[in-house]
Amino acid sequence: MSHFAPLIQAWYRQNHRKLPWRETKSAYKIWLSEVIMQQTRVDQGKSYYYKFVENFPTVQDLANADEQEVLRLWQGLGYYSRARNLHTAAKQVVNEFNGVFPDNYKGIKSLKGVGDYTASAIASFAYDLPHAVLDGNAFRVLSRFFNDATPIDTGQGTKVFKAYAEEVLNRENPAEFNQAIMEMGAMVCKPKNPDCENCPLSDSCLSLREGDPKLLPVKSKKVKVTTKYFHYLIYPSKEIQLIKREGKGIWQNMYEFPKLELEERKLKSEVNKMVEDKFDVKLLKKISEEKHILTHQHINATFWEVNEMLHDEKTVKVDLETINDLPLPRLIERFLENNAMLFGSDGVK
DNA sequence: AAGCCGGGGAA
DNA sequence: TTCCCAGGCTT
Repeated sequence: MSHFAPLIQAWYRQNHRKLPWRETKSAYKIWLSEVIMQQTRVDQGKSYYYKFVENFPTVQDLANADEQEVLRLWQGLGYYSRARNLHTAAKQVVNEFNGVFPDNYKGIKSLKGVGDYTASAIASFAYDLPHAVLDGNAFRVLSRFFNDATPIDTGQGTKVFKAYAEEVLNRENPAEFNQAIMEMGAMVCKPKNPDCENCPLSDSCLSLREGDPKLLPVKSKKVKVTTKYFHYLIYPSKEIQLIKREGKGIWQNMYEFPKLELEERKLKSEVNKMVEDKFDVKLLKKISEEKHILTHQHINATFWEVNEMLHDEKTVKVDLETINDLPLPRLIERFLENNAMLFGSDGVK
């Protein structure tokens, strides 16, 4: 096992994908890429990396932007707290670090939205500091290599696997080592069908010898999924009424149609009664119904045409042009794509 | 420690 | 369907 690092690094030099953020030593750009890639596949995040580097060439540019502009660029990527925290962190760099991106682990990790993984990644990739990354890939590679069934989503798991990671880390070249363990996990030591025949560690992998790689890593928690029923209210007009989501839940600070949110499915007559009580408008007809599936929420969305504009003072009215400046959940973005005719001149369909 | 937060691709 | 992706914050 003392050959862990040289084996995966030799493999990495021969087999790695060419990715834009691997071509730079800019801590700022590496930070952007790492936050964008949190819980996100490379194919999904790559175009967002290009967009952010293009729109915000420097951390000052990002700090000076409006949060709404940042969220709009993030639209469709999900986990929007990452975008809000990214913006906060840029302002931290400007205000607390004199506009210079911090160059040590502690300073990096003090930035909003930067945890142990991201701080270790930036410290090693940008500054060649010896911090081992522990992401989903590293958890998988290490749990299999050491044949360790400690649940990774517990305090004990974090402790155990961080120790493994630090043990095998190549302190002479932490940057390449960290890239290598993650790339190996993504390309070879895959979740479902690990390609053990082509694995550089197959000779010394304990789970391959004594156990079953496919059974690792172990997770203890189960995802709890809740179902919700959203009833969106739409008055066809070239003035589109939207509301900014505030408070806690999902899509914070993003825009959607005014809506009634219910815990269970209701008949139209019941929905209509509640809508009349709350908004003082009537449901005319159902425009469409969509299922929006998220990791922890199944949203049943019904889009209703109503008989008049809502009187709610918290709504904003925008046309089809300016709506392009507002951050929208994918559910709303998709509805607008399919129903733009509702909001043409005079609301003519 | 447990709960919460998106969206999409792969098997 | 189920799993998981270059995780982190709040409670």
